[in-house]
Amino acid sequence: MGTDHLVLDRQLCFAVHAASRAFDAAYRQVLRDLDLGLTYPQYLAMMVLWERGPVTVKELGLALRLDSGTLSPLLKRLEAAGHVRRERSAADERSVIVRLTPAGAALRERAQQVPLAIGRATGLTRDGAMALHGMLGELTATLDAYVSRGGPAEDQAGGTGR
Amino acid sequence: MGTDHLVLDRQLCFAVHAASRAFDAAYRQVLRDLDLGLTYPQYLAMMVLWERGPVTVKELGLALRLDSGTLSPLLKRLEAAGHVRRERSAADERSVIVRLTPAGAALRERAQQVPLAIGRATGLTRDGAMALHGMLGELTATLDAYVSRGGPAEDQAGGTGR
DNA sequence: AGCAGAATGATTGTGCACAACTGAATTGTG
DNA sequence: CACAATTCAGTTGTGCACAATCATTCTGCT
Repeated sequence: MGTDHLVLDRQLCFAVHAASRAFDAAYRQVLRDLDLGLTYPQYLAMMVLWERGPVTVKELGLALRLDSGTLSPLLKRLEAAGHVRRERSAADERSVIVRLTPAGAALRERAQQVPLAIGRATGLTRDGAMALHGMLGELTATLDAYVSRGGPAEDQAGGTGR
Repeated sequence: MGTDHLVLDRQLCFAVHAASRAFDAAYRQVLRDLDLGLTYPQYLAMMVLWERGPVTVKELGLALRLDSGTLSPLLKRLEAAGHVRRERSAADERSVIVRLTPAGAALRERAQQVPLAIGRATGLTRDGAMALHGMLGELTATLDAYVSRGGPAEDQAGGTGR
């Protein structure tokens, strides 16, 4: 029966949604306890900066899968908090380069404790985390393909999609 | 080195975050194609109403793990769209009962196609979906426990937590 | 050189989500 | 019965996320 599918579906979409919000809440808690003054998405952005050094907004958006409408205000808040500076690239005036301030770079040390705390909060083993990560990565890629295709696969139409 | 943990962690938290947004995008796409006039969270709320019938805001919040600050405006939009009605309970004037309008109930039929489309978009088998659902459910429960405890487990302190 | 088109980031508008607080109604306790 | 504590929904403020649109800058083409 179709009803059966409907219930299973609710459970699956809902499980991802709920897990994401539970993760957000856990990060909020940990970030608050460590008093880093960062929200979860801000922490993600800072992590890219810690790992890669200065990046453009475009690169940051690609890394985090976020567009400028989300990143612009987020980066302004990080700048207002003194964690980053933003400046137009001299080479290409369209680009804005985001770089850590000394204060922002210094934050990295305290942030080292975040992964450990989160690891405990998840209760997952390293293998469990990797298995879950793998499944989620595949799922995300498949869903992204569906969306960028604009709908179901229609057999093998052209190949170009879009 | 700790750096190793940091990278793994980024991948895990990020994978959940990205999967959730990819799921959202897929639902947006499907709901738009079917022209249901619902957002993804609104669809979740409607699904509870289709399955359970009239519920209070409180019950809806428990089912969806959302608080009144999220549900109140969401339900107002559903009411403005003609999908639900809201009325104070006669038995307990504090409670608001949410019930489907005939139009909202009628929407269920077209919504039957949503799970099928999403099922195709995920590319998961029934077993794969169930396995993922199981892992996410456990993860969510563990994270929730961590947050409601207010921090790490501190060995076995009292038992009351909080 | 000059112009059409693309790339980049910002802005605006809508909606979701949570924290903190408010106000009304109910329940518990003395 | 009276009063404190609790429950429930709503409101306000902050922040994330995406769609659509815009201005500026760069690039390709003639």
